Amino acid sequence: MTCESGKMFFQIDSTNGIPVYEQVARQVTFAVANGALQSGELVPSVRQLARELAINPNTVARAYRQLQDQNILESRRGTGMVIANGARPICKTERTRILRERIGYVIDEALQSQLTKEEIQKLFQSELGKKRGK
Amino acid sequence: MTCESGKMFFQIDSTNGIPVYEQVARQVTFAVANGALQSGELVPSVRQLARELAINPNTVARAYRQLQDQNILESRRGTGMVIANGARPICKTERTRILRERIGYVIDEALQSQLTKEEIQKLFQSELGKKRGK
Amino acid sequence: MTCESGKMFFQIDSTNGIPVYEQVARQVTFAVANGALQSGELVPSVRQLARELAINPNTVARAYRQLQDQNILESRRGTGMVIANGARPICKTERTRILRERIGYVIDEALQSQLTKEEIQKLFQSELGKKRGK
Amino acid sequence: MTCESGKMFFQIDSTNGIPVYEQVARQVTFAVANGALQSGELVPSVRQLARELAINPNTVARAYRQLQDQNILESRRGTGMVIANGARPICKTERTRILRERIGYVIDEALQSQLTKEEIQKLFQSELGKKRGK
DNA sequence: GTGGTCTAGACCACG
DNA sequence: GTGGTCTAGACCACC
Repeated sequence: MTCESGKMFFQIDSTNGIPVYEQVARQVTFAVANGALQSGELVPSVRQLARELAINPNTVARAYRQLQDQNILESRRGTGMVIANGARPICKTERTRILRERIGYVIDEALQSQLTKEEIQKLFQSELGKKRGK
Repeated sequence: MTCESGKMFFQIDSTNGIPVYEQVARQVTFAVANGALQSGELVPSVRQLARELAINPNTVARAYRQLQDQNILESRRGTGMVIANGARPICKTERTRILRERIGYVIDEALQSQLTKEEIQKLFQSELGKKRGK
Repeated sequence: MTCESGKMFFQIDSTNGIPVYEQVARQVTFAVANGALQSGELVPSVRQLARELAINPNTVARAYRQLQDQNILESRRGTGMVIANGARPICKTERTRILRERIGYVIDEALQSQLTKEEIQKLFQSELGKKRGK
Repeated sequence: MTCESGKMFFQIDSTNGIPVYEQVARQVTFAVANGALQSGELVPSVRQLARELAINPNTVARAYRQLQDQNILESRRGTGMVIANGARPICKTERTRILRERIGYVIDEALQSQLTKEEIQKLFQSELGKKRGK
Protein backbone atom coordinates (compact mmCIF):
# COMPACT_ATOMS: atom_id res chain seq x y z
CA MET A 1 0.00 0.00 0.00
CA THR A 2 1.48 3.33 -0.98
CA CYS A 3 0.03 6.80 -1.14
CA GLU A 4 1.04 10.42 -1.49
CA SER A 5 -0.63 12.86 0.81
CA GLY A 6 0.50 16.47 0.93
CA LYS A 7 4.26 16.46 1.23
CA MET A 8 4.33 12.92 2.55
CA PHE A 9 4.82 9.68 0.71
CA PHE A 10 3.53 6.68 2.65
CA GLN A 11 4.31 3.07 2.07
CA ILE A 12 2.58 0.54 4.29
CA ASP A 13 3.28 -3.17 4.34
CA SER A 14 0.77 -4.93 6.55
CA THR A 15 2.64 -8.23 6.36
CA ASN A 16 6.11 -7.37 7.63
CA GLY A 17 5.39 -7.75 11.31
CA ILE A 18 5.65 -4.07 12.15
CA PRO A 19 2.33 -2.68 13.36
CA VAL A 20 0.65 -0.41 10.85
CA TYR A 21 0.41 2.48 13.32
CA GLU A 22 4.12 2.14 13.98
CA GLN A 23 4.89 2.31 10.29
CA VAL A 24 2.79 5.45 9.95
CA ALA A 25 4.47 7.07 12.93
CA ARG A 26 7.93 6.20 11.68
CA GLN A 27 7.29 7.61 8.28
CA VAL A 28 6.22 10.93 9.73
CA THR A 29 9.29 10.87 11.95
CA PHE A 30 11.53 10.14 9.00
CA ALA A 31 9.94 12.89 6.90
CA VAL A 32 10.60 15.42 9.62
CA ALA A 33 14.16 14.18 10.03
CA ASN A 34 14.72 14.68 6.29
CA GLY A 35 13.28 18.13 6.33
CA ALA A 36 10.43 17.09 4.05
CA LEU A 37 8.09 18.28 6.77
CA GLN A 38 8.91 21.40 8.74
CA SER A 39 7.75 22.74 12.09
CA GLY A 40 4.32 24.29 11.85
CA GLU A 41 3.26 22.35 8.76
CA LEU A 42 -0.05 20.48 8.84
CA VAL A 43 -0.02 16.72 8.51
CA PRO A 44 -2.91 15.01 6.68
CA SER A 45 -6.03 14.66 8.80
CA VAL A 46 -6.70 11.35 10.48
CA ARG A 47 -9.70 10.63 8.31
CA GLN A 48 -8.11 11.65 5.05
CA LEU A 49 -4.97 9.63 5.60
CA ALA A 50 -6.98 6.64 6.75
CA ARG A 51 -9.05 6.84 3.59
CA GLU A 52 -6.00 7.15 1.37
CA LEU A 53 -4.17 4.23 2.99
CA ALA A 54 -7.36 2.17 3.27
CA ILE A 55 -6.73 1.53 6.92
CA ASN A 56 -8.74 2.10 10.05
CA PRO A 57 -8.87 5.72 11.30
CA ASN A 58 -8.12 4.42 14.79
CA THR A 59 -4.80 3.22 13.46
CA VAL A 60 -3.84 6.65 12.16
CA ALA A 61 -5.09 8.27 15.33
CA ARG A 62 -2.91 5.96 17.36
CA ALA A 63 0.15 6.85 15.31
CA TYR A 64 -0.53 10.56 15.74
CA ARG A 65 -1.13 10.13 19.46
CA GLN A 66 2.26 8.46 19.78
CA LEU A 67 3.89 11.30 17.86
CA GLN A 68 2.21 13.77 20.19
CA ASP A 69 3.63 11.92 23.18
CA GLN A 70 7.07 12.27 21.59
CA ASN A 71 6.57 16.03 21.08
CA ILE A 72 6.79 15.61 17.35
CA LEU A 73 3.19 16.59 16.64
CA GLU A 74 0.89 19.01 18.36
CA SER A 75 -2.78 19.55 17.79
CA ARG A 76 -4.18 22.95 16.79
CA ARG A 77 -7.80 23.01 17.81
CA GLY A 78 -10.08 23.45 14.87
CA THR A 79 -7.22 23.17 12.41
CA GLY A 80 -5.52 19.79 12.70
CA MET A 81 -2.16 18.42 13.72
CA VAL A 82 1.05 20.26 12.95
CA ILE A 83 4.72 19.46 13.29
CA ALA A 84 5.80 20.75 16.68
CA ASN A 85 8.54 23.26 17.29
CA GLY A 86 11.83 21.51 17.90
CA ALA A 87 10.61 18.33 16.24
CA ARG A 88 13.48 17.98 13.83
CA PRO A 89 16.34 17.14 16.21
CA ILE A 90 14.04 14.75 18.06
CA CYS A 91 13.22 13.01 14.79
CA LYS A 92 16.81 12.79 13.67
CA THR A 93 17.83 11.19 16.93
CA GLU A 94 14.83 8.95 16.84
CA ARG A 95 15.53 7.88 13.27
CA THR A 96 19.05 6.81 14.07
CA ARG A 97 17.97 5.07 17.23
CA ILE A 98 15.29 3.04 15.43
CA LEU A 99 17.52 2.02 12.56
CA ARG A 100 20.50 1.14 14.73
CA GLU A 101 18.28 -0.95 16.96
CA ARG A 102 16.80 -2.88 14.09
CA ILE A 103 20.15 -3.42 12.43
CA GLY A 104 21.51 -4.65 15.73
CA TYR A 105 18.73 -7.22 16.09
CA VAL A 106 19.35 -8.61 12.64
CA ILE A 107 23.08 -8.89 13.23
CA ASP A 108 22.47 -10.67 16.52
CA GLU A 109 20.29 -13.19 14.84
CA ALA A 110 22.78 -13.82 12.09
CA LEU A 111 25.61 -14.26 14.58
CA GLN A 112 23.48 -16.68 16.52
CA SER A 113 23.07 -18.74 13.37
CA GLN A 114 26.86 -19.21 13.44
CA LEU A 115 27.53 -17.12 10.40
CA THR A 116 30.81 -15.22 10.63
CA LYS A 117 30.85 -11.45 10.52
CA GLU A 118 32.26 -11.70 7.05
CA GLU A 119 29.41 -13.87 5.83
CA ILE A 120 26.90 -11.50 7.36
CA GLN A 121 28.64 -8.63 5.65
CA LYS A 122 28.31 -10.42 2.32
CA LEU A 123 24.62 -11.14 2.78
CA PHE A 124 24.06 -7.51 3.65
CA GLN A 125 25.92 -6.23 0.59
CA SER A 126 24.02 -8.65 -1.59
CA GLU A 127 20.66 -7.42 -0.32
CA LEU A 128 21.67 -3.77 -0.43
CA GLY A 129 22.76 -4.25 -4.03
CA LYS A 130 19.31 -5.51 -4.97
CA LYS A 131 17.62 -2.34 -3.85
CA ARG A 132 17.19 0.73 -5.94
CA GLY A 133 17.78 4.00 -4.18
CA LYS A 134 20.47 6.57 -3.80
CA MET B 1 17.65 -17.70 28.88
CA THR B 2 20.34 -20.00 27.59
CA CYS B 3 20.83 -23.72 27.89
CA GLU B 4 22.87 -26.54 26.50
CA SER B 5 21.00 -29.67 25.66
CA GLY B 6 22.71 -32.54 23.90
CA LYS B 7 24.50 -31.09 20.91
CA MET B 8 22.38 -27.98 20.91
CA PHE B 9 22.99 -24.63 22.52
CA PHE B 10 19.81 -22.64 22.96
CA GLN B 11 19.49 -18.98 23.67
CA ILE B 12 16.00 -17.62 24.12
CA ASP B 13 15.05 -13.99 24.61
CA SER B 14 11.40 -13.74 25.48
CA THR B 15 11.37 -9.95 25.14
CA ASN B 16 12.62 -9.39 21.60
CA GLY B 17 9.31 -9.69 19.84
CA ILE B 18 10.10 -12.95 18.08
CA PRO B 19 7.82 -15.68 19.43
CA VAL B 20 9.62 -18.17 21.63
CA TYR B 21 8.49 -21.14 19.55
CA GLU B 22 9.92 -19.41 16.48
CA GLN B 23 13.25 -18.85 18.20
CA VAL B 24 13.42 -22.51 19.18
CA ALA B 25 12.57 -23.61 15.65
CA ARG B 26 15.15 -21.31 14.09
CA GLN B 27 17.88 -22.47 16.39
CA VAL B 28 17.25 -26.07 15.46
CA THR B 29 17.20 -25.03 11.81
CA PHE B 30 20.48 -23.17 12.19
CA ALA B 31 22.10 -26.07 14.03
CA VAL B 32 21.20 -28.45 11.23
CA ALA B 33 22.42 -25.95 8.64
CA ASN B 34 25.76 -25.78 10.47
CA GLY B 35 26.07 -29.52 10.66
CA ALA B 36 25.91 -29.46 14.45
CA LEU B 37 22.90 -31.75 14.16
CA GLN B 38 22.80 -34.50 11.59
CA SER B 39 20.05 -36.55 9.98
CA GLY B 40 18.85 -39.33 12.24
CA GLU B 41 19.97 -37.66 15.46
CA LEU B 42 17.46 -37.22 18.25
CA VAL B 43 16.65 -33.70 19.32
CA PRO B 44 16.03 -33.05 23.03
CA SER B 45 12.62 -34.32 24.08
CA VAL B 46 9.80 -31.82 24.31
CA ARG B 47 9.58 -32.13 28.06
CA GLN B 48 13.29 -32.03 28.71
CA LEU B 49 13.91 -28.98 26.58
CA ALA B 50 10.92 -27.24 28.09
CA ARG B 51 12.30 -27.92 31.55
CA GLU B 52 15.75 -26.67 30.63
CA LEU B 53 14.50 -23.50 28.99
CA ALA B 54 11.92 -23.00 31.72
CA ILE B 55 9.15 -22.67 29.17
CA ASN B 56 5.95 -24.58 28.60
CA PRO B 57 6.16 -27.96 26.85
CA ASN B 58 3.46 -26.84 24.46
CA THR B 59 5.73 -24.06 23.25
CA VAL B 60 8.49 -26.52 22.42
CA ALA B 61 5.95 -28.85 20.85
CA ARG B 62 4.76 -26.06 18.61
CA ALA B 63 8.29 -25.35 17.43
CA TYR B 64 8.85 -29.04 16.72
CA ARG B 65 5.53 -29.35 14.93
CA GLN B 66 6.48 -26.47 12.66
CA LEU B 67 9.78 -28.18 11.91
CA GLN B 68 7.88 -31.36 11.09
CA ASP B 69 5.74 -29.44 8.62
CA GLN B 70 8.97 -28.23 7.00
CA ASN B 71 10.30 -31.79 6.73
CA ILE B 72 13.15 -30.93 9.06
CA LEU B 73 12.06 -33.17 11.94
CA GLU B 74 10.15 -36.40 11.99
CA SER B 75 8.61 -38.06 15.00
CA ARG B 76 9.42 -41.63 15.94
CA ARG B 77 6.51 -42.89 17.94
CA GLY B 78 7.40 -43.57 21.52
CA THR B 79 11.00 -42.61 20.87
CA GLY B 80 11.25 -38.93 20.14
CA MET B 81 11.92 -36.55 17.29
CA VAL B 82 14.84 -37.00 14.93
CA ILE B 83 16.39 -34.85 12.23
CA ALA B 84 14.80 -35.98 8.97
CA ASN B 85 16.68 -37.24 5.96
CA GLY B 86 17.43 -34.41 3.63
CA ALA B 87 16.99 -31.83 6.36
CA ARG B 88 20.32 -30.15 5.84
CA PRO B 89 19.76 -28.54 2.45
CA ILE B 90 16.31 -27.44 3.57
CA CYS B 91 17.83 -25.83 6.66
CA LYS B 92 20.58 -24.11 4.73
CA THR B 93 18.08 -22.65 2.31
CA GLU B 94 15.79 -21.72 5.14
CA ARG B 95 18.57 -20.02 7.08
CA THR B 96 19.52 -17.85 4.15
CA ARG B 97 15.89 -17.09 3.39
CA ILE B 98 15.19 -15.95 6.95
CA LEU B 99 18.27 -13.79 7.23
CA ARG B 100 17.93 -12.24 3.78
CA GLU B 101 14.30 -11.43 4.47
CA ARG B 102 15.09 -9.70 7.72
CA ILE B 103 18.02 -7.81 6.27
CA GLY B 104 15.84 -6.74 3.36
CA TYR B 105 13.18 -5.32 5.67
CA VAL B 106 15.71 -3.26 7.54
CA ILE B 107 17.23 -1.88 4.37
CA ASP B 108 13.80 -0.99 3.03
CA GLU B 109 13.00 0.88 6.15
CA ALA B 110 16.28 2.76 6.07
CA LEU B 111 15.85 3.68 2.42
CA GLN B 112 12.39 4.92 3.14
CA SER B 113 13.81 7.22 5.75
CA GLN B 114 15.75 8.85 2.90
CA LEU B 115 19.13 7.67 4.03
CA THR B 116 21.45 6.98 1.11
CA LYS B 117 22.81 3.52 0.54
CA GLU B 118 26.15 4.81 1.70
CA GLU B 119 24.75 6.07 4.97
CA ILE B 120 22.96 2.77 5.54
CA GLN B 121 26.18 0.96 4.84
CA LYS B 122 27.95 3.07 7.48
CA LEU B 123 25.29 2.45 10.09
CA PHE B 124 25.55 -1.27 9.40
CA GLN B 125 29.33 -1.32 9.72
CA SER B 126 29.14 0.63 12.91
CA GLU B 127 26.70 -1.83 14.46
CA LEU B 128 28.56 -4.87 13.20
CA GLY B 129 31.76 -3.49 14.71
CA LYS B 130 30.13 -3.31 18.14
CA LYS B 131 29.41 -7.01 18.21
CA ARG B 132 31.79 -9.65 19.32
CA GLY B 133 31.85 -12.78 17.29
CA LYS B 134 33.90 -14.42 14.60
CA MET C 1 -21.62 -32.31 16.79
CA THR C 2 -22.91 -30.25 13.92
CA CYS C 3 -23.32 -26.53 13.45
CA GLU C 4 -24.03 -23.96 10.81
CA SER C 5 -21.92 -20.88 10.90
CA GLY C 6 -22.12 -18.30 8.16
CA LYS C 7 -21.85 -20.15 4.87
CA MET C 8 -20.28 -23.17 6.48
CA PHE C 9 -21.84 -26.33 7.77
CA PHE C 10 -19.62 -28.13 10.25
CA GLN C 11 -19.90 -31.69 11.42
CA ILE C 12 -17.45 -32.85 14.01
CA ASP C 13 -17.11 -36.36 15.36
CA SER C 14 -14.73 -36.38 18.26
CA THR C 15 -14.65 -40.18 18.42
CA ASN C 16 -13.55 -41.18 14.92
CA GLY C 17 -9.84 -40.96 15.49
CA ILE C 18 -9.29 -37.95 13.24
CA PRO C 19 -8.18 -35.00 15.37
CA VAL C 20 -10.84 -32.34 15.78
CA TYR C 21 -8.56 -29.59 14.45
CA GLU C 22 -7.96 -31.71 11.36
CA GLN C 23 -11.68 -32.18 10.80
CA VAL C 24 -12.25 -28.45 11.07
CA ALA C 25 -9.42 -27.71 8.65
CA ARG C 26 -10.66 -30.27 6.14
CA GLN C 27 -14.16 -28.97 6.18
CA VAL C 28 -12.97 -25.47 5.42
CA THR C 29 -10.78 -26.91 2.67
CA PHE C 30 -13.69 -28.84 1.22
CA ALA C 31 -15.99 -25.81 1.40
CA VAL C 32 -13.50 -23.72 -0.55
CA ALA C 33 -13.03 -26.53 -3.06
CA ASN C 34 -16.82 -26.63 -3.60
CA GLY C 35 -17.03 -22.91 -4.05
CA ALA C 36 -19.16 -22.52 -0.93
CA LEU C 37 -16.51 -20.17 0.40
CA GLN C 38 -14.78 -17.71 -1.91
CA SER C 39 -11.55 -15.76 -1.76
CA GLY C 40 -11.83 -12.71 0.44
CA GLU C 41 -14.71 -14.05 2.52
CA LEU C 42 -14.38 -14.08 6.28
CA VAL C 43 -14.50 -17.43 8.01
CA PRO C 44 -16.23 -17.63 11.41
CA SER C 45 -14.07 -16.13 14.13
CA VAL C 46 -12.03 -18.48 16.27
CA ARG C 47 -14.05 -17.74 19.35
CA GLN C 48 -17.44 -17.90 17.68
CA LEU C 49 -16.80 -21.19 15.96
CA ALA C 50 -15.36 -22.65 19.14
CA ARG C 51 -18.51 -21.62 20.99
CA GLU C 52 -20.79 -23.09 18.34
CA LEU C 53 -18.92 -26.40 18.15
CA ALA C 54 -18.48 -26.49 21.92
CA ILE C 55 -14.77 -26.98 21.58
CA ASN C 56 -11.78 -25.04 22.80
CA PRO C 57 -10.78 -21.89 20.89
CA ASN C 58 -7.22 -23.19 20.72
CA THR C 59 -8.44 -26.16 18.74
CA VAL C 60 -10.07 -23.92 16.14
CA ALA C 61 -7.00 -21.69 16.14
CA ARG C 62 -4.82 -24.66 15.38
CA ALA C 63 -6.98 -25.63 12.42
CA TYR C 64 -6.88 -22.07 11.11
CA ARG C 65 -3.12 -21.84 11.63
CA GLN C 66 -2.65 -24.99 9.58
CA LEU C 67 -4.79 -23.49 6.83
CA GLN C 68 -2.65 -20.36 6.95
CA ASP C 69 0.47 -22.46 6.49
CA GLN C 70 -1.21 -23.96 3.43
CA ASN C 71 -1.98 -20.50 2.01
CA ILE C 72 -5.69 -21.19 2.26
CA LEU C 73 -6.44 -18.61 4.94
CA GLU C 74 -4.82 -15.32 5.78
CA SER C 75 -5.33 -13.29 8.88
CA ARG C 76 -6.39 -9.66 8.74
CA ARG C 77 -5.23 -8.06 11.92
CA GLY C 78 -8.08 -7.02 14.13
CA THR C 79 -10.59 -8.19 11.57
CA GLY C 80 -10.49 -11.95 11.29
CA MET C 81 -9.40 -14.66 8.90
CA VAL C 82 -10.31 -14.59 5.23
CA ILE C 83 -10.03 -17.07 2.40
CA ALA C 84 -6.76 -16.24 0.64
CA ASN C 85 -6.42 -15.39 -3.02
CA GLY C 86 -5.72 -18.50 -5.00
CA ALA C 87 -7.10 -20.74 -2.28
CA ARG C 88 -9.51 -22.59 -4.50
CA PRO C 89 -7.11 -24.54 -6.68
CA ILE C 90 -5.05 -25.36 -3.61
CA CYS C 91 -8.16 -26.70 -1.89
CA LYS C 92 -9.27 -28.73 -4.88
CA THR C 93 -5.87 -30.33 -5.14
CA GLU C 94 -5.75 -30.86 -1.42
CA ARG C 95 -9.20 -32.45 -1.37
CA THR C 96 -8.28 -34.96 -4.03
CA ARG C 97 -4.94 -35.63 -2.38
CA ILE C 98 -6.54 -36.36 0.99
CA LEU C 99 -9.22 -38.61 -0.40
CA ARG C 100 -6.93 -40.49 -2.76
CA GLU C 101 -4.48 -41.06 0.03
CA ARG C 102 -7.08 -42.46 2.34
CA ILE C 103 -8.63 -44.63 -0.36
CA GLY C 104 -5.17 -45.89 -1.26
CA TYR C 105 -4.46 -46.93 2.32
CA VAL C 106 -7.69 -48.90 2.53
CA ILE C 107 -7.04 -50.66 -0.73
CA ASP C 108 -3.51 -51.56 0.33
CA GLU C 109 -4.80 -53.04 3.50
CA ALA C 110 -7.44 -55.05 1.70
CA LEU C 111 -4.93 -56.35 -0.84
CA GLN C 112 -2.63 -57.34 1.95
CA SER C 113 -5.42 -59.39 3.44
CA GLN C 114 -5.29 -61.38 0.21
CA LEU C 115 -8.65 -60.26 -1.06
CA THR C 116 -8.72 -59.99 -4.84
CA LYS C 117 -9.38 -56.67 -6.49
CA GLU C 118 -12.77 -57.96 -7.44
CA GLU C 119 -13.66 -58.81 -3.86
CA ILE C 120 -12.47 -55.39 -2.71
CA GLN C 121 -14.59 -53.82 -5.41
CA LYS C 122 -17.62 -55.70 -4.14
CA LEU C 123 -17.05 -54.67 -0.54
CA PHE C 124 -16.73 -51.08 -1.65
CA GLN C 125 -19.95 -51.16 -3.69
CA SER C 126 -21.76 -52.74 -0.81
CA GLU C 127 -20.68 -50.02 1.60
CA LEU C 128 -21.30 -47.21 -0.87
CA GLY C 129 -24.81 -48.56 -1.41
CA LYS C 130 -25.56 -48.29 2.30
CA LYS C 131 -24.90 -44.59 2.35
CA ARG C 132 -27.40 -41.94 1.55
CA GLY C 133 -26.14 -39.06 -0.49
CA LYS C 134 -26.12 -37.85 -4.04
CA MET D 1 9.37 -52.30 6.34
CA THR D 2 8.68 -55.80 5.10
CA CYS D 3 9.82 -59.20 6.27
CA GLU D 4 9.12 -62.85 5.82
CA SER D 5 8.98 -64.95 8.92
CA GLY D 6 7.89 -68.55 8.78
CA LYS D 7 4.70 -68.69 6.72
CA MET D 8 3.97 -65.05 7.32
CA PHE D 9 4.81 -62.06 5.17
CA PHE D 10 4.74 -58.82 7.14
CA GLN D 11 4.60 -55.33 5.75
CA ILE D 12 4.71 -52.49 8.23
CA ASP D 13 4.26 -48.84 7.39
CA SER D 14 4.98 -46.71 10.42
CA THR D 15 3.71 -43.55 8.75
CA ASN D 16 0.16 -44.42 7.79
CA GLY D 17 -1.43 -43.57 11.11
CA ILE D 18 -2.31 -47.13 12.04
CA PRO D 19 -0.43 -48.22 15.17
CA VAL D 20 2.32 -50.69 14.48
CA TYR D 21 0.93 -53.23 16.94
CA GLU D 22 -2.41 -53.00 15.17
CA GLN D 23 -0.81 -53.63 11.80
CA VAL D 24 0.97 -56.69 13.18
CA ALA D 25 -2.23 -58.04 14.72
CA ARG D 26 -4.22 -57.47 11.54
CA GLN D 27 -1.69 -59.22 9.41
CA VAL D 28 -1.83 -62.30 11.60
CA THR D 29 -5.61 -62.14 11.50
CA PHE D 30 -5.60 -61.87 7.73
CA ALA D 31 -3.16 -64.74 7.36
CA VAL D 32 -5.42 -66.97 9.43
CA ALA D 33 -8.46 -65.85 7.45
CA ASN D 34 -6.67 -66.84 4.21
CA GLY D 35 -5.65 -70.18 5.54
CA ALA D 36 -1.96 -69.27 5.31
CA LEU D 37 -1.77 -70.01 9.02
CA GLN D 38 -3.71 -72.93 10.47
CA SER D 39 -4.83 -73.80 13.96
CA GLY D 40 -2.00 -75.20 16.04
CA GLU D 41 0.77 -73.61 14.01
CA LEU D 42 3.40 -71.58 15.83
CA VAL D 43 3.71 -67.90 15.11
CA PRO D 44 7.18 -66.30 15.20
CA SER D 45 8.39 -65.55 18.71
CA VAL D 46 8.01 -62.04 20.04
CA ARG D 47 11.74 -61.42 20.05
CA GLN D 48 12.41 -62.89 16.65
CA LEU D 49 9.64 -60.99 14.95
CA ALA D 50 10.64 -57.77 16.70
CA ARG D 51 14.20 -58.22 15.47
CA GLU D 52 13.10 -58.95 11.92
CA LEU D 53 10.75 -55.97 11.75
CA ALA D 54 13.19 -53.73 13.63
CA ILE D 55 10.48 -52.71 16.06
CA ASN D 56 10.18 -52.81 19.82
CA PRO D 57 9.43 -56.25 21.32
CA ASN D 58 6.76 -54.60 23.46
CA THR D 59 4.97 -53.72 20.25
CA VAL D 60 4.88 -57.32 19.06
CA ALA D 61 3.89 -58.48 22.52
CA ARG D 62 1.01 -56.06 22.53
CA ALA D 63 -0.22 -57.33 19.16
CA TYR D 64 -0.06 -60.91 20.38
CA ARG D 65 -1.84 -60.02 23.62
CA GLN D 66 -4.65 -58.48 21.62
CA LEU D 67 -4.89 -61.61 19.48
CA GLN D 68 -5.06 -63.70 22.63
CA ASP D 69 -7.93 -61.58 23.89
CA GLN D 70 -9.71 -62.27 20.61
CA ASN D 71 -9.13 -66.04 20.97
CA ILE D 72 -7.03 -66.07 17.85
CA LEU D 73 -3.76 -66.96 19.55
CA GLU D 74 -3.06 -69.05 22.59
CA SER D 75 0.19 -69.49 24.45
CA ARG D 76 1.78 -72.90 24.93
CA ARG D 77 4.02 -72.68 27.93
CA GLY D 78 7.63 -73.32 27.05
CA THR D 79 6.84 -73.48 23.35
CA GLY D 80 5.43 -70.20 22.14
CA MET D 81 2.20 -68.88 20.72
CA VAL D 82 0.04 -70.93 18.41
CA ILE D 83 -3.05 -70.26 16.34
CA ALA D 84 -6.01 -71.22 18.52
CA ASN D 85 -8.64 -73.77 17.64
CA GLY D 86 -11.56 -72.11 15.95
CA ALA D 87 -9.50 -69.09 15.01
CA ARG D 88 -10.32 -69.16 11.33
CA PRO D 89 -13.99 -68.17 11.37
CA ILE D 90 -13.20 -65.48 13.93
CA CYS D 91 -10.53 -64.10 11.64
CA LYS D 92 -12.72 -64.18 8.56
CA THR D 93 -15.44 -62.26 10.35
CA GLU D 94 -12.91 -59.90 11.81
CA ARG D 95 -11.30 -59.28 8.45
CA THR D 96 -14.57 -58.29 6.85
CA ARG D 97 -15.53 -56.16 9.82
CA ILE D 98 -12.25 -54.24 9.75
CA LEU D 99 -12.29 -53.65 6.03
CA ARG D 100 -15.94 -52.64 5.89
CA GLU D 101 -15.42 -50.25 8.75
CA ARG D 102 -12.46 -48.57 7.11
CA ILE D 103 -14.15 -48.38 3.75
CA GLY D 104 -17.18 -46.85 5.42
CA TYR D 105 -15.10 -44.13 7.06
CA VAL D 106 -13.49 -43.17 3.80
CA ILE D 107 -16.81 -42.98 2.01
CA ASP D 108 -18.26 -40.85 4.78
CA GLU D 109 -15.43 -38.43 4.49
CA ALA D 110 -15.75 -38.22 0.74
CA LEU D 111 -19.50 -37.63 0.97
CA GLN D 112 -18.88 -34.92 3.52
CA SER D 113 -16.61 -33.21 1.03
CA GLN D 114 -19.64 -32.89 -1.25
CA LEU D 115 -18.42 -35.33 -3.82
CA THR D 116 -21.23 -37.33 -5.40
CA LYS D 117 -21.33 -41.09 -5.09
CA GLU D 118 -20.38 -41.28 -8.73
CA GLU D 119 -17.29 -39.14 -8.23
CA ILE D 120 -16.27 -41.21 -5.23
CA GLN D 121 -16.73 -44.32 -7.32
CA LYS D 122 -14.42 -42.89 -9.96
CA LEU D 123 -11.73 -41.97 -7.45
CA PHE D 124 -11.90 -45.46 -6.04
CA GLN D 125 -11.59 -47.12 -9.44
CA SER D 126 -8.70 -44.89 -10.27
CA GLU D 127 -6.82 -45.83 -7.13
CA LEU D 128 -7.66 -49.52 -7.41
CA GLY D 129 -6.36 -49.47 -10.97
CA LYS D 130 -3.00 -48.16 -9.78
CA LYS D 131 -2.41 -51.12 -7.53
CA ARG D 132 -0.90 -54.35 -8.59
CA GLY D 133 -2.53 -57.43 -7.20
CA LYS D 134 -4.96 -60.06 -8.24
C1' DG E 1 -14.34 -7.12 18.69
C1' DT E 2 -10.24 -9.82 16.26
C1' DG E 3 -6.06 -13.22 16.10
C1' DG E 4 -1.44 -14.58 18.47
C1' DT E 5 1.25 -16.33 22.20
C1' DC E 6 2.02 -18.65 26.26
C1' DT E 7 1.05 -21.29 30.50
C1' DA E 8 -0.74 -25.20 33.18
C1' DG E 9 -2.31 -29.44 33.28
C1' DA E 10 -5.18 -33.37 31.73
C1' DC E 11 -5.56 -37.75 29.04
C1' DC E 12 -4.23 -40.93 25.38
C1' DA E 13 -1.46 -43.95 22.40
C1' DC E 14 2.90 -45.86 21.59
C1' DG E 15 7.36 -48.34 22.64
C1' DG F 1 9.75 -42.76 28.91
C1' DT F 2 7.98 -40.48 24.26
C1' DG F 3 4.86 -37.27 21.29
C1' DG F 4 -0.19 -35.84 20.25
C1' DT F 5 -4.50 -33.79 21.42
C1' DC F 6 -7.43 -31.03 23.96
C1' DT F 7 -9.06 -27.90 27.59
C1' DA F 8 -9.05 -23.63 30.32
C1' DG F 9 -7.68 -19.37 30.85
C1' DA F 10 -4.31 -15.56 30.86
C1' DC F 11 -2.25 -11.46 28.42
C1' DC F 12 -1.03 -8.86 24.35
C1' DA F 13 -1.41 -6.15 20.04
C1' DC F 14 -4.33 -4.52 16.63
C1' DC F 15 -8.56 -2.45 14.52
